[in-house]
Amino acid sequence: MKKLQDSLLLWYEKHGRKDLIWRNFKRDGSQAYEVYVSEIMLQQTQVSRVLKDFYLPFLARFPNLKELSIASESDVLKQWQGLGYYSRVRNMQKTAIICMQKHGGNLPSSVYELQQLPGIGAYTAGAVACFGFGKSASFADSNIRRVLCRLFGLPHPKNREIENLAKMFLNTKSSFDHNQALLDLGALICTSNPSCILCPFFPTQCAAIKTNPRDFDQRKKIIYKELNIALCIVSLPNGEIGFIRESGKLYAGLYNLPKLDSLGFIKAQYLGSFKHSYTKYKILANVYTSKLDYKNSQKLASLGIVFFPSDNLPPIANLSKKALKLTAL
DNA sequence: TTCCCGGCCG
DNA sequence: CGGCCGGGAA
Repeated sequence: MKKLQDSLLLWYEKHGRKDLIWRNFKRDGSQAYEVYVSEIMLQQTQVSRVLKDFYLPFLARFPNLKELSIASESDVLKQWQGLGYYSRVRNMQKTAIICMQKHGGNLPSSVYELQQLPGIGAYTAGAVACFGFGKSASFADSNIRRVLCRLFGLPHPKNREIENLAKMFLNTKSSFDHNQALLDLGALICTSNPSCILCPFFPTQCAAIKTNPRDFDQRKKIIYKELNIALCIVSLPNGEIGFIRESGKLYAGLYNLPKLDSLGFIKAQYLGSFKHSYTKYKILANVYTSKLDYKNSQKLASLGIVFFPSDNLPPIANLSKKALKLTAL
């Protein structure tokens, strides 16, 4: 076990992504918020994308829990616009409010208390405790899970088994580097199509290499469904554009262009089409435009359409952003 | 162009 | 266990 841990740390020392911003904060809890923000963003999003447009701008606008807790929902969603899974940031604001009320304006440091907060599950609670507070916690996201499955030779483990494995394998003397190393190994080398030659456990220490690493911890296959939709860009004489606020779970709180068939029989002109996708849906979106007079706009307002000037738009889902881009071409 | 990737919640 | 998002790799 000790030998495996040492191999891992040695590899991380040479090849780990040690320059990532959130790996170089203080580990005494004083920058736990910055770590927390990174972990939430990284939950379903690639490192490169988080870094490119979102992480630092979000911290600049909401530098601490207090600022996040008092912001308007619209400001919060705008800062997250385009990143997807918008309930993540709505939960972050709920968490910020709870922390202001119950934890003296700070994130709690224990895994248990962290996990009570909205949007924080087993993985994120462990990661924030370890990476933000320097605690010796073990946890597993799907990268770590894949690494452990292969290393210890468990083809189809239950969550409980993986958690026990992570705990047993944890290097309590270097938990920060140990966990970051596992994350990097899973993201860079031990991928679904692994580069075993480059792995610190190759060729003798990894159980899976004796058979076939691809047989371990296979993802469930997603059945995609195709969906055709028709969006309509309705504009007023003054140039304002009509949107509808989403109230369901999909795009909750964001605005989208209205669907053409929700507008009744209005005159609309075909503009173009594009492809988009979310969850299991592959969407072909046809886009129409319609210029309204003020009388017609009253009717649309009664259907829940809200008009915004193009220089002061609400938070808009990428689906509708793509449609609006067609007008610029 | 198609396929793949991911943590939390109800 | 199915729903949630979008980009980028293949």
